[in-house]
Amino acid sequence: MTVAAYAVRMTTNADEPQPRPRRRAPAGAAVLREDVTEAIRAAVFEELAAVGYARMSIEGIARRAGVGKTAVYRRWRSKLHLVLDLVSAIAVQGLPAPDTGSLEGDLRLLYEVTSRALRHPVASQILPDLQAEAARNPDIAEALRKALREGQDGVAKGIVAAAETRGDLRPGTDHALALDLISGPLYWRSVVIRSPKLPKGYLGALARATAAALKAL
Amino acid sequence: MTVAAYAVRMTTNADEPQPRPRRRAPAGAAVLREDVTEAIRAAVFEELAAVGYARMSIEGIARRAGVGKTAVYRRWRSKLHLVLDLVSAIAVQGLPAPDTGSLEGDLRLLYEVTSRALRHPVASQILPDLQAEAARNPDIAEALRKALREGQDGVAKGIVAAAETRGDLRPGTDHALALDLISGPLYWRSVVIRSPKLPKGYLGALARATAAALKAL
DNA sequence: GGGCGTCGGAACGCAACCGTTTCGTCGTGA
DNA sequence: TCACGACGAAACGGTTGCGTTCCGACGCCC
Repeated sequence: MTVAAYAVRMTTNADEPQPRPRRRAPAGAAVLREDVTEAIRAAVFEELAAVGYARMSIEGIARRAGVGKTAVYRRWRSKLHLVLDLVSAIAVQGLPAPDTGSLEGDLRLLYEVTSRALRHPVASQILPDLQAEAARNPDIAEALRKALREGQDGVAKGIVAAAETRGDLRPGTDHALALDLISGPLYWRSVVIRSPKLPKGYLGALARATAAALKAL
Repeated sequence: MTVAAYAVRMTTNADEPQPRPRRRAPAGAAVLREDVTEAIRAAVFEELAAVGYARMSIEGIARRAGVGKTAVYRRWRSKLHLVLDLVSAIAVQGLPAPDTGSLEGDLRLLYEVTSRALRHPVASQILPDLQAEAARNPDIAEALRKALREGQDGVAKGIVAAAETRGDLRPGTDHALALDLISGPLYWRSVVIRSPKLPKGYLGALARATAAALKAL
């Protein structure tokens, strides 16, 4: 499941500080109930977006999920494990590599997907938060790095490689710099500047400019 | 005082969890003592880098600064006011606009300055943290936006304008997009990827590629 | 020279979480 | 049919920070 997918489901019940109506619904059996697990997962995303990793508490998660603390501790040993598990889960799903036949076309497609994911406030709230936390916690940093490598960065790498074999880029192109040029601007605009909406034609112009930059390497 | 300057001073005594030896040094007079104020300011930076805004506590700041909580509360009403004050103070000092006569040269100079500032771990730790917090707190967002406008973004804007009048860029250039192209990649590399060290020639190549991107707009 | 106000220190009551334990309930798989 | 174990709820003692209020010490400014 993608971040975006989580975000969509979340918008239905995010930001409810008060206790859920859910009343002691069904009780359990001798097996961890998947619906409870899922409720916790969703609650973590909501909580993460609402208060951030540092302020997030197990009690708060359980409260929001409408479950007992025990249900959480039965599954994860700590807040850290919980978040690492979620981030890793997101990292698993690889994005399909675009193949339009041209560098600019590939970039355009990548930007389309990326900007759609970043458009969800939840994603763009959680991302910088985990990113800041990563500066202090190597485990989070590693998980995030992995997620990035298998997502945005992986796709970008594929695009560069394809363009290189195609002859659109010089063979000696600095790949690391290329990835920075590709991923930087949209992240800056969406997450740092936090521009609410990208103007019409922005992604196209961005793709064109970036392609030009890469060819100048 | 710049972030970098703070960073330098900080490296001397950051990450000392234990109580300072400082023993009930001099007592005060009927005036706020500037050295105490400065000690608090420095402590806030250290604390911000060490634990982040969310986890930062007034008690922790006072402890680190070797002062009483009262000294802090006497100056600022809350953690938020304290941080806003600091961010604003940084925002005040404008960077000088580069003027090398060429777009690429100007960019190169800007990157030199920016990367030097971001090289300090303290700055690159504090930045994403405040940035994440800004997503939740409009006041912080505003302060950060202002600091950015008077810093990196302001300089970039000047560079674009100069290039435009010089004829290096087309008159109709999308300024917002131009700023994203200029600022995004280095931020991505330094703060998101957290690359410890930029390889030789990186900034030059980045400036060249970015200039090419801008000219393609 | 004296008073005002800051200094660090300590304590206040309050609140939130921590991680664990105990409890009665209850559904499911053997 | 029935025991196992997950369920929500509540409470445990401990820690941390909140924001405020005292306190005695001290020294700058009038």
